[in-house]
Amino acid sequence: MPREAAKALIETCSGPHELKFQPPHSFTPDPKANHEPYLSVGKQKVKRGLWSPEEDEKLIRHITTHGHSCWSSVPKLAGLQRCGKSCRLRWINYLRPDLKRGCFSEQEERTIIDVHRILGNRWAQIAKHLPGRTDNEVKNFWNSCIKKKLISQGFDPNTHNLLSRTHQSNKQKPNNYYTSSSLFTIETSFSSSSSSMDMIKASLAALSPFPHTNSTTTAAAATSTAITTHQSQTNLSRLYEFACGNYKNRVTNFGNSNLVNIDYQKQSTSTGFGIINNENCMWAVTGFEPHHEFGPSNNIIGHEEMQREAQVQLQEKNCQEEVYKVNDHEFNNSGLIAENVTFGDGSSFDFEFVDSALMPCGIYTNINSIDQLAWEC
DNA sequence: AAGTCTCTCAACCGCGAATCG
DNA sequence: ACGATTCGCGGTTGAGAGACT
Repeated sequence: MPREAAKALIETCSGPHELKFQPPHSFTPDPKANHEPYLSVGKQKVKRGLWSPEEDEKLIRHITTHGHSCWSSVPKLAGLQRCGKSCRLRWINYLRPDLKRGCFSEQEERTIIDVHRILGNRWAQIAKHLPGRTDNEVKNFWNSCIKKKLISQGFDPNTHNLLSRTHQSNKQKPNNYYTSSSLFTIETSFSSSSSSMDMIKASLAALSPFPHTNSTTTAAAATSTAITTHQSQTNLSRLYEFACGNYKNRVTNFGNSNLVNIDYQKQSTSTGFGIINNENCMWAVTGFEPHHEFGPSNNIIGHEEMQREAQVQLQEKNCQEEVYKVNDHEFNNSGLIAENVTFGDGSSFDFEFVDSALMPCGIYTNINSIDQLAWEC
């Protein structure tokens, strides 16, 4: 394996030692392949196509001893007839010693799906949550495996929503499913002090994209840090840390009553906490757990039913300015639209485009079959 | 056995962002 | 401020292997 070879090489390359590099793979040039293996760029001919072990060796030797301060100069310095771009790609995607090869684990697959639901096709960002994996690898795995798996389960791999009946081509479609894009929406934006941001980050980590079968595990504790995490959130924590960074992001999957629970009351400068959903407005009024309110115990009720109930509730409360208490936190129903929370340093957290990412149900990730989904009424 | 199809994945391409002079 | 260069990313391609007919 090139990676192992690279590791071995690096181990032996602490100085200008004799290179003990073994050709990482059997390379037997196919006379039929690469009919035009060279591309003229200016006066120089640049080789294209698959890399030979000799080229790998040259590149590894060069980078491990000199680094790659400038990729465009690497080919010349390394004695390769390649463009810098090709060298960079080869190193990053194949020769880097810290790469992990082999099949993706279930956990990795889960992480990819979860992060993809939030970030979309940002393969480089997704790969950052998978140590030793490259964006190219993740992208290929998505296109070749996960995508098909989701489709076969009746989910749109782009939106992560359930496909409409007409789009589902086989009998694997779930018995009860929704075509709606989401049950809930949060359109809250925050600006916060760093300590508040820490809480937000930590609270976001408590958001589980997974379906839960035990509803009692979902309510976040209203502690000062206000976090209840919920099964294997390590990666999500990282993800939401990222979400609190420079990118606009999405927060998903509140439909299963996994909560954001942030005790802003501890912040002297806080002015409120807005949770909204543009259709049902249910969290704010039902303690975040709609199926407790409307459905049989431990059952999640259908979307349409929820909507009906929500509309009734909304009508009842429409003209009121009430304050609701949830887990020791107060909400008001005027917060059905975006509500800004302002903290000291003016930093901000952007939930802008959460809507499309909000899943009606945690799906396909930590479940063995579609039957495990708690959609049945 | 041979031809065709499908799938995987390494590599390329083009574009936008960042950096440099 | 601006153009050139470099970098990084996502989409796409195509070779090769295996499955299927």
